[in-house]
Amino acid sequence: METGQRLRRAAVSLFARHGYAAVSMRQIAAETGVQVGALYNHTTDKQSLLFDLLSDHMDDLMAALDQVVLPADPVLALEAFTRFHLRYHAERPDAVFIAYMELRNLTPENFMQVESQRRAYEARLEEILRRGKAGGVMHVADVKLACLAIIALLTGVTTWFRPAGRLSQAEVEDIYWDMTRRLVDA
Amino acid sequence: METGQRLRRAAVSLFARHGYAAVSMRQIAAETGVQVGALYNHTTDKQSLLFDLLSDHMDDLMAALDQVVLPADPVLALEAFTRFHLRYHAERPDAVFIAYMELRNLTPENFMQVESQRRAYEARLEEILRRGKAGGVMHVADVKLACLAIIALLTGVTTWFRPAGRLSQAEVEDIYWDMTRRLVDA
DNA sequence: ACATTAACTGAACAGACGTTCAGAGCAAGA
DNA sequence: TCTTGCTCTGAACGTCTGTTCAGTTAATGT
Repeated sequence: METGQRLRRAAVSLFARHGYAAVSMRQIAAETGVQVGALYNHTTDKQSLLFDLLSDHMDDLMAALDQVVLPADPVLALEAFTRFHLRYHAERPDAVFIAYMELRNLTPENFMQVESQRRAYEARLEEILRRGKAGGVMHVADVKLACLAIIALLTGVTTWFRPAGRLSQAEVEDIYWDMTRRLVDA
Repeated sequence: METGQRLRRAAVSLFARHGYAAVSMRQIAAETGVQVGALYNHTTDKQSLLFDLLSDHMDDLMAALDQVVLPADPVLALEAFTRFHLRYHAERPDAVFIAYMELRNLTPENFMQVESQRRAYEARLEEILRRGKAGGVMHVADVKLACLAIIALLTGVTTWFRPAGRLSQAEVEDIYWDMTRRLVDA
């Protein structure tokens, strides 16, 4: 595998486990199987390495969501969104973890960029909730709050879910969709 | 104010803003209004400073919950728990933030201790859900998952809530209790 | 008035940090 | 065969890290 890719993989894994600030470029180099200096052929510095990981993650997430056809019916659209979110996040727990934990280690400009990508993603969910409320098929006291609540609810899964655990991914998905549905049931 | 207390306050504030690993003892000293060496009159080292903050936070949280009289009726008990959780966490956003974010920076033994304190707290919620399910007054597909979902839902509030924001604390509390109730409505 | 104690300063320690760079190694193109 | 262009190593840079400690300061108890 090419060094640039190994570098990113190593960084994602180490950042997720110990945090951006706690991981040194030397550790990343060791995990990549290369000397420190060589890393700088593939990234300009540590900060932009983090930024690229987060920004690319948000791009990928958004692109993947765009591939999902959301039904016109708001409740069905919410189900599609919920299942997509759970599935996508379950497949890359490390990247997700970093994307939510390491925002504060970005420089202000980099933070603003990633933050706006995150808001664009949440806007998709908000739109579904808004339509569900307007159509009277959902009970949503406050669209913004419901959106944040659902995101927090769903994303929390990544902190404890293990494929070898008590419940399979499909079971978790079903139970979480059930809870999400109830949250906004008319 | 006594130095030991100023030290803890400074550490909580700085750890919440930048993360444990990103904050140096010199920064903490500056914020405390003292030279670096003086910190070591009040803590043995950086790691136990973090551990004490987290462990004491969990102790305080548990002690505060113990003061709340939880009604016998599971739904009323859930409401009491929900409102308590939201209120307690809204009052100390920094400490809460650290307690959830800096767990991975604890040594294994310290982590296990804090983790068990956290589980003890969650066990209170689980017990309420179990009783609600057994009594048929709640719909709970999986007690453990519902517990984790509710905790994630409620704790997520601290990441965005600002007293000067669009909604007052009481309004947020009401809306979140409404969503929590719906989540487990029979 | 003196002794004791605790808290603080300021400097020092060894090691780790992010980053740079001269030179080695090697593959591709002329 | 020689040159060009990457990618790598290995060492070095200045700075910052957590922690220690001799010595100053000030308050307390006798």
